[in-house]
Amino acid sequence: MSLQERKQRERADRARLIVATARELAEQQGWDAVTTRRLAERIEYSQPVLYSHFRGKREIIGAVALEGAAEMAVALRAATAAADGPRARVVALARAYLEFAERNPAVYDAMFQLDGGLAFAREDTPEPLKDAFAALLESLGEVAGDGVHPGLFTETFWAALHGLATLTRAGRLPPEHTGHRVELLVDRLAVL
Amino acid sequence: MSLQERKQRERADRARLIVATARELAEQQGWDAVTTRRLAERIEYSQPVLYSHFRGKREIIGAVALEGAAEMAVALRAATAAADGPRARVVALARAYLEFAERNPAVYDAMFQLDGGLAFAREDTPEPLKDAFAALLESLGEVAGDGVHPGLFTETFWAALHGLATLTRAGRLPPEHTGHRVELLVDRLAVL
DNA sequence: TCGATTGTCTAGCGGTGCTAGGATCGGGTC
DNA sequence: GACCCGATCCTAGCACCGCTAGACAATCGA
Repeated sequence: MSLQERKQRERADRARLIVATARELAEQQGWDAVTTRRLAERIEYSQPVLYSHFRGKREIIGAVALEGAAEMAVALRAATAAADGPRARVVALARAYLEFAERNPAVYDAMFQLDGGLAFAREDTPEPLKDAFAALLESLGEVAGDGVHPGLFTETFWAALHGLATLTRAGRLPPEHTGHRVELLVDRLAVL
Repeated sequence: MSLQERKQRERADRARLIVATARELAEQQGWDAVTTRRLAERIEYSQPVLYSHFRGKREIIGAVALEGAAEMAVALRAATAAADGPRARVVALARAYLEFAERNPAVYDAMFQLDGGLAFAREDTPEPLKDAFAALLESLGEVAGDGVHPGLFTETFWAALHGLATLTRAGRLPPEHTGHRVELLVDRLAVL
């Protein structure tokens, strides 16, 4: 059995290598540069090997998205844990979210801009995605205000952050006053 | 001279035909289906003709985006003009924005998601884009609140709407409670 | 009527995601 | 030790992409 286990382990290692390489390449040169040929060359296997692990490029993007969601959840919880009081927590959350988007643009795209074939906001949504939303909900639920559903408030706040993140990075919004926009968002949306 | 004028007019007509066809095809089957081959076939010319009008596919996307921006500005002003009072105006504006995004998803993508080679938030930004932002500013500036720069407030509000529009359409947000989210956004962000 | 200019097309380049089918290599069995 | 069989991997190729060089035809001015 040990032989089969070793082979399984090696296969899993190679799957992780593919995902890590795709992510690295995407962060370095953008997702357009992540072609199956280049990816295969970087992992030093031929193209068809990719398809023995993933159905296609979309599924590789999805795998990067899941990895990113798990990391984002950790980053958000770390940021809010270090903050005292509801307002400080929400500010820290918003800043951490935008910082994650800025520092990991390719991963952020995989999560929220590209088609990774993942289900969102449903029962069969993958756990890491649910958990990332839960991390938002933990800090935002407490400032939703009376009579406002915490989930709905979280969705709205998240959408606002997402809009800031994407429009800024796409050059649609000048980056200078991001801090002011975030403060405006927190002070107006959150009930403290 | 009349002959040259006729030729120029015919060229301009064909340019418009290309843009209109690209838009139509994108709305019908998505931007992925808008290939230069299919586009050329639909306008009943060969591919190189496209390149005598536009530098490439990106520039065609940009042309669709400009057309869309002009229409959006009209739609937003029409919606706000029919509303009485600041709150009703902002609600009407937000609804009109989201409705435009929902009814013209391909055009919306050309404007804000895809790369159309256009400059945003700069001096050399094309007039239709500036004007669409101005249409937002006209209704949002009056509810920015004391001490808050109208432009910055408009940017923030716009980002929130953009987040709602894109996340909802990409299936990241369930479409059921869009109305509630919009009201939450208006009631919290706008100073009435 | 002839040459030049303009307009358009055919054909092709290097790239893409993806896959069929053959080669190779290893372990298990006689 | 020889053989077979299954797993693993690669070569080669499909249809498509954006884009362009160069041939060809039509039209204009002289």
